[in-house]
Amino acid sequence: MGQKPSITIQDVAKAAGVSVSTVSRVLNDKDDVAEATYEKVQHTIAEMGYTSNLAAKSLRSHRTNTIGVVALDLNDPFAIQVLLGINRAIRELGYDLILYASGERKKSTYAAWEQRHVSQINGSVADGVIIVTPAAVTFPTTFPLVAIDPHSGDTDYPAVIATNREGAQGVMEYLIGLGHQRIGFIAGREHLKSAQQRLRGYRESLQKAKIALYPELIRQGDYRRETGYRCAKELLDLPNPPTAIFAANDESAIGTIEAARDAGLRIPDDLSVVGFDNMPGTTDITPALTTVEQPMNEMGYAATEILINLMEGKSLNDRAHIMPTKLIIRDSCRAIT
Amino acid sequence: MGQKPSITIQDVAKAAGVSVSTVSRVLNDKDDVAEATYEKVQHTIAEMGYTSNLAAKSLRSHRTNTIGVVALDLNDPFAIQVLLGINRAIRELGYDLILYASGERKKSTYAAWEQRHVSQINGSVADGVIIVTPAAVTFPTTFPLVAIDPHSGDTDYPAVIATNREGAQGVMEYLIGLGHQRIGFIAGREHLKSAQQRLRGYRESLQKAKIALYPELIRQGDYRRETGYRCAKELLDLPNPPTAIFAANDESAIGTIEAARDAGLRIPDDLSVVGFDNMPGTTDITPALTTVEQPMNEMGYAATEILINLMEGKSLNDRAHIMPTKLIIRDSCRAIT
DNA sequence: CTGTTAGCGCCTTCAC
DNA sequence: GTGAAGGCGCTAACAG
Repeated sequence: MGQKPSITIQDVAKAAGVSVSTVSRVLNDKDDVAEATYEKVQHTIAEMGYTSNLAAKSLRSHRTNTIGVVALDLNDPFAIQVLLGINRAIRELGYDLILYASGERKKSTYAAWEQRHVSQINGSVADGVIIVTPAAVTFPTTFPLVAIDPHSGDTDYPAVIATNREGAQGVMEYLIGLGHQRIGFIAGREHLKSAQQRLRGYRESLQKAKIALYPELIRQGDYRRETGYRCAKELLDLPNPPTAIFAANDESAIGTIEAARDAGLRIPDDLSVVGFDNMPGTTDITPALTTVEQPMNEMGYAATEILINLMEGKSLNDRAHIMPTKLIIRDSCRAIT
Repeated sequence: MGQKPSITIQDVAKAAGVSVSTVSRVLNDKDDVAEATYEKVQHTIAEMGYTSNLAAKSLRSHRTNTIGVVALDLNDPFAIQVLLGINRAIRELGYDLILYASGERKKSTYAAWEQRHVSQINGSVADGVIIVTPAAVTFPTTFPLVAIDPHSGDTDYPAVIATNREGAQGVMEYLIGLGHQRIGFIAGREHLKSAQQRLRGYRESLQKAKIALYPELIRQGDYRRETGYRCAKELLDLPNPPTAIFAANDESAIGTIEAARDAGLRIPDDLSVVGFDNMPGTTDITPALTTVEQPMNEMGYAATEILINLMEGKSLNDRAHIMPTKLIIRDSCRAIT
């Protein structure tokens, strides 16, 4: 690491002929600095191209003005969308954003990785963290933390989540209204509350419509496209395949469409498909995907707001912040004739 | 910020009945620690749920084992793809990733924002940084830095870039071979080398084919979809509109397709469209987009490798790392009859 | 093998 | 209004 030592506050002080404390004062916009000194220091700072050392600063001041985000897998479009919402929020609210990713490969160590990073970030380079679709149930930190699309179970952090169950029910009513009786379901990441609630919506709607639930029509996916493909294939290979497939998210739905295509089926003529999330791009695919809109961007935004409130010591009304979903009907479904 | 003070290395030391240096040793896996002490310390660490303070650590050790990425606008799919490549690299090479984004709104301050963050990150929370499509020409840092898709002009940092000119030429030869003579061009972000090289390829191919270059057929875009839409609209409103439009990237091409559709034109029957980048999703749109593949993921990977070499003090062979492009012919073009 | 001693760069009382 | 001194949590010599 043979870099030239970067220039410090000391160098600036010397060059400006003042003490480090004075430089620090102008750096932090303290009021009790003489106009003239302020100008002079400001000038030398610019001249020398000085920027303060983030590490030293936060070590001392215990405040960084940046919020952390930990997202295990950036490969996930959901995470990306949420990130864009967070990005929008910090911009408006005057914070910086620091994202940690490391893409642990082994599923078994996901939770440990998350925990390590959350506590590492907190109190050092960020004042609080947002964690996207966490694998861990609990986090060893005394700092503000909010989850987006949380883990199921008895978590101890506030969370932002959509009305997944209701969204799924909307889909099922629509499909059933179209005359479908054999409806396949590709479930999402097993331990996420969202996935469980969507499955629950599927089940309850079936029951409500007095349609028998066939376990073989439910496949365990994980929100990823490849898995969606595999699950759909299994479903379509069934002796008595479904006439419609409800995939727990758009990625899985796209995998489903690919599988159907590879099996020589036309959509929606031979098979109806519904997704969940309303990812950008789902309009562009052929046929345009019927799906459930989940306000991912807004979820990121809301989480940021909540986190900032927490950081400022305010307490929140509810542990869970619920965001609405909405059925978006496009061209991937068709009535049974 | 009324958090409980987080537990420090001192607390651990006291609890384990050793000195802080010993704790530090086991933390950093130094070899000269007695088996028994190691165990004991490790145990109390786990028990107390201690994690080291990142800021303090890097302040002292001048080494963070993480690489920084600054990307101004996460809204850019190119940046996202690159990020995925970087993510893959750090995973394999054993580094962590820290992304800075802040989405400055005013174009005029882009460069300043980038510069501020680059120098703030470097030497404090990261050992080097990758900057994606920089707006700044120069950076005030003595730390390793590499750019992806750099700014044009006399930059002083190493860069990873694709064969943009050749890629554009490939498109033009294809289009001309199809019989097109009036070919519109929607240019990319003005100051990026990539944009300039693509434009250059467009020009040179025209010249080589002895086709006159009409300035009104060239529009200044900026790689964004909305701008692509607007430019395409202008092109199509021309008294003598082009029969084909070559957009400098896929986003612009999608904007173009939307504009054509809104103008009641069918693609490829009434208008041929070509993009650049081969973004995921361009297969799914209708018609599937003919485009140029740019190995974005690999570019991110390569930049990471280069950066790590730099961090380890190795010198590189070339300032520019060139990545190949490849024409991908799909369904958005048609021969003139 | 382990403890003691210096700081890393910065901010913050406290004097002047 | 400004400087001097102490310490944030940690690592890296240096002794023992």
